Amino acid sequence: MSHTYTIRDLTKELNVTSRTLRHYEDEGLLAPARRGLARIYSQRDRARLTLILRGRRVGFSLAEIGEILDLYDRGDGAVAQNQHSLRKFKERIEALLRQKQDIEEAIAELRLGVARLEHQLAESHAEMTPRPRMTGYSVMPAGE
Amino acid sequence: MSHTYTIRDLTKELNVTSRTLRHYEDEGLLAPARRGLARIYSQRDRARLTLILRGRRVGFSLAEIGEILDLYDRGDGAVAQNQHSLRKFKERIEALLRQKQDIEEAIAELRLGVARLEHQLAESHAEMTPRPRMTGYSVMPAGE
DNA sequence: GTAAATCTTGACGTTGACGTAAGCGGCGGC
DNA sequence: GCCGCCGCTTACGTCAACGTCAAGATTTAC
Repeated sequence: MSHTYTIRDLTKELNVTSRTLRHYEDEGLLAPARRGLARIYSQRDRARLTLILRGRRVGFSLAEIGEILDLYDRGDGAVAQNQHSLRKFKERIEALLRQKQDIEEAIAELRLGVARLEHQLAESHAEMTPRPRMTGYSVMPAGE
Repeated sequence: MSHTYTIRDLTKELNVTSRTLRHYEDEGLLAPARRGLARIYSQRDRARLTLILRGRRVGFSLAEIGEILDLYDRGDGAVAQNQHSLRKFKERIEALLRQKQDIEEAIAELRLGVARLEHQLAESHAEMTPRPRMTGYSVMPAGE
């Protein structure tokens, strides 16, 4: 059974360049089989790749992603080693929760900008009624 | 009134280097006043800086952050210009929502890793009872 | 009033994550 | 049998976001 993929399959499906895949291989994040020289990616390789790409999207460096992948791979180490891994995992989770908080705040801030702009557009649309303009509608603490 | 800050004040409070602040100035993201040669940061500068740093934490490039700051600054442009800004804002929000989704998925994935490790640790702690080991507990689709 | 600390402006260096170009190997189609 | 397309390796290039001197101006401490 066990479906495999060529390098081109993955680049098309996951929207990355072949150079990127080779780079991940150079960095030890992937290790596809070979048929002659050509790379053959397994289901597992593909799964790792999706993890890598998501890791990248959430801001991890390739080195950090490599560490995390190692943590998954090596669940059979000594107890001390696993406790270390556990701590690492939890640190990562904490960092991501903080980052999620940052994102929520950034979204709130941007929505303020949207509200402000929509307000101004509505106002300039009612151009027939020159009432006092609502200006100085700034998100910044009133400067200086 | 209007409190101001020296460059050192801000570096200490926000945990960045002075080089970073000068770099942001070079890139047009900040424009502090001067007293002689020394930079004097206003409340507004500080507010912009916190926005920059949060933008950075959520993965925006300095160029993108610059654009966003411009969007805030220039709410007084022509209607067409503002509609463009509005679209930009909304695009940013969409991107952040996707990113938040990514983060939530990454957190879920990492928690799987944690659960797996805790399971193994509990098992290895019960070392007096050599029952069949729960192995092959992988997050990856069973490879090859 | 002088030394030490802090500020300034260049300007080159570094790191991470690839891009890109050069040159060779294999193979399916006609 | 050769053309064009992938794929491979090697290796230098690039871009963003600062780091890191160097060399001088100025402010602060005593």
